[in-house]
Amino acid sequence: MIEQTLPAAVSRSCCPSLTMRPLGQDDAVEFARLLKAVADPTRLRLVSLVAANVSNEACVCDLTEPVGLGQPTVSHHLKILVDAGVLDREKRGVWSYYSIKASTLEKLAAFLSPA
Amino acid sequence: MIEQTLPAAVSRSCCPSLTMRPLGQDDAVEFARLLKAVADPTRLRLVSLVAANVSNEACVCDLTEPVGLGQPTVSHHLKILVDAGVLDREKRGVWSYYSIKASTLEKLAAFLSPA
DNA sequence: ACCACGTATTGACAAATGTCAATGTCTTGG
DNA sequence: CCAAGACATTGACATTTGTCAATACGTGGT
Repeated sequence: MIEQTLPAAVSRSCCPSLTMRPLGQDDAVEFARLLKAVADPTRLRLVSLVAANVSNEACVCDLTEPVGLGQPTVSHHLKILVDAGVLDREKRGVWSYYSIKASTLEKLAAFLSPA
Repeated sequence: MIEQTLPAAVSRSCCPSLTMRPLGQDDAVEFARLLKAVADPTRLRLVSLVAANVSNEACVCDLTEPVGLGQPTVSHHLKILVDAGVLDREKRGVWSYYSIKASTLEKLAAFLSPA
């Protein structure tokens, strides 16, 4: 049986779009989680600060002062961003270096783009 | 005095980008509000349902059943989307017709796009 | 004028969220 | 091995958020 129908979830999950395709419940939940991770002024500034740094990475100590929040709070926000796939974390020695995960932002931008 | 320097706020607010430019506090707050409006599974599905309808508009009565929530709750979500500029509302008779405001989604997608 | 119906608003409440203080974990230097 | 430093985790608390029930508002038909 070579002609096998694909599971419905596969075709539904293919390049989901907010306005160009009917959005399934699963995709809605997934993208809502991703959007929630970015839907905070502090986290937006953290992402921007990471992107603005030379070599496109930053440690927590670089970020605490610019956003004016305590270290635990900044770590908490960074964890949310890493869990959502917006940032990558790499531990080198004592420091944790955070960098932008461009593919996730691309996915998000493509999802929202109405064109 | 023809050569007039533009207010700093103007140049900072020009085509803000999450990863390509340092993000000011005001832009961070503004985009966080916009993202919050979309960062909910129900509201994502509402936007998708509106976009999927013929003539690209829908009234509340079209939306309550698909999302499985009460009419006041759906109205509440739609208000949030309208306030954020994601949807437009047009009252015709007894019905309120909601439609996609593409320019806002474009702005969001451009803001998030890392390219 | 009244009634029916579609929508919006209000009030209430449980759940989630953002922040901090305190503490825990792990790596490096001496 | 110990101390210091960088980061993560936990617990607590006020604020915000998503939902519903009840009610108010506005329009069209009879």
